[in-house]
Amino acid sequence: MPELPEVETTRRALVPIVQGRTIAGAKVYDARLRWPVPRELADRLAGEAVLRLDRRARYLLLRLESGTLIVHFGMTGTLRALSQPPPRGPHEHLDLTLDNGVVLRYRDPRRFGAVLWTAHPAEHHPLLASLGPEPLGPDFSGASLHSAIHRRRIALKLALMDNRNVAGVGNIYASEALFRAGLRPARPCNRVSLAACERLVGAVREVLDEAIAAGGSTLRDYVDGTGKPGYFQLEHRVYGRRGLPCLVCGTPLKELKLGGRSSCYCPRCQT
DNA sequence: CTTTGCACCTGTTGGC
DNA sequence: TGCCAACAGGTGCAAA
Repeated sequence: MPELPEVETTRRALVPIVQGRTIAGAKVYDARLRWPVPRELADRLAGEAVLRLDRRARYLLLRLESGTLIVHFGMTGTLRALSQPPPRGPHEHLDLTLDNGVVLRYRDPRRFGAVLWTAHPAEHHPLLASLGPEPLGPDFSGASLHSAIHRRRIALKLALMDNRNVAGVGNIYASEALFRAGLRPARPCNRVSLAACERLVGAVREVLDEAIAAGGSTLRDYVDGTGKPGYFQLEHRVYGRRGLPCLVCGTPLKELKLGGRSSCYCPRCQT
């Protein structure tokens, strides 16, 4: 499901539900995610008050009194709040029950996601420690991006999707931002000017803001914390549109593979 | 250090 | 219509 807008949409939907609540219990039905879900998780969480629900890159951070529950959705994960929880369905691996009976249910068919526990500063966890700036935060700028990539030879799109350069931009939004900035996905980083980086940073921010406002992109199974789908897939200009006419100039969109991921672009608008 | 490609896993799709 | 290789929102890691 998730790039940054989908995780953020989930977070916003869940904040009013978990805020001020205490975790009554946890039940792990299948610990086989990307890394095994800690066996002692249920004991750890019971009785813990939820202090905050944050997001860093594509990680959801449930801040509790004695530590942080780190949740990642991989490709197909969702976390939904259920006030009348039905019997567990396929691929539903974990339940967190709040003190008012609401159940947060984690579902992940492909099991690329993760649910991990860490004692206090979650930012020091190995998975979070080397993340680059938040794309919607003040540390991401044309200058920061340019200095991070300008000596590299890899394709610009791969650099955009590298969480060390900017955190949380995946295949959809990298493709969309490159189109809006008029830059080809395969352009070598060392041929991207500071001015182009500034345009690209603006495009990344714009497309992420619009996607969050639209509730994220629902391609197959993404829903937010209350079960609602997103609608930003209707606004995609290049992602998944191979062969279709460019919405700006009408030229058929091309596709290439970068790092094993499909990348659609307009051969006329993007240079 | 940089870059490339694989691995993890299940469900869906496109092309024959 | 049916089958199956290819592909799908991510990312850590090994190898070159």
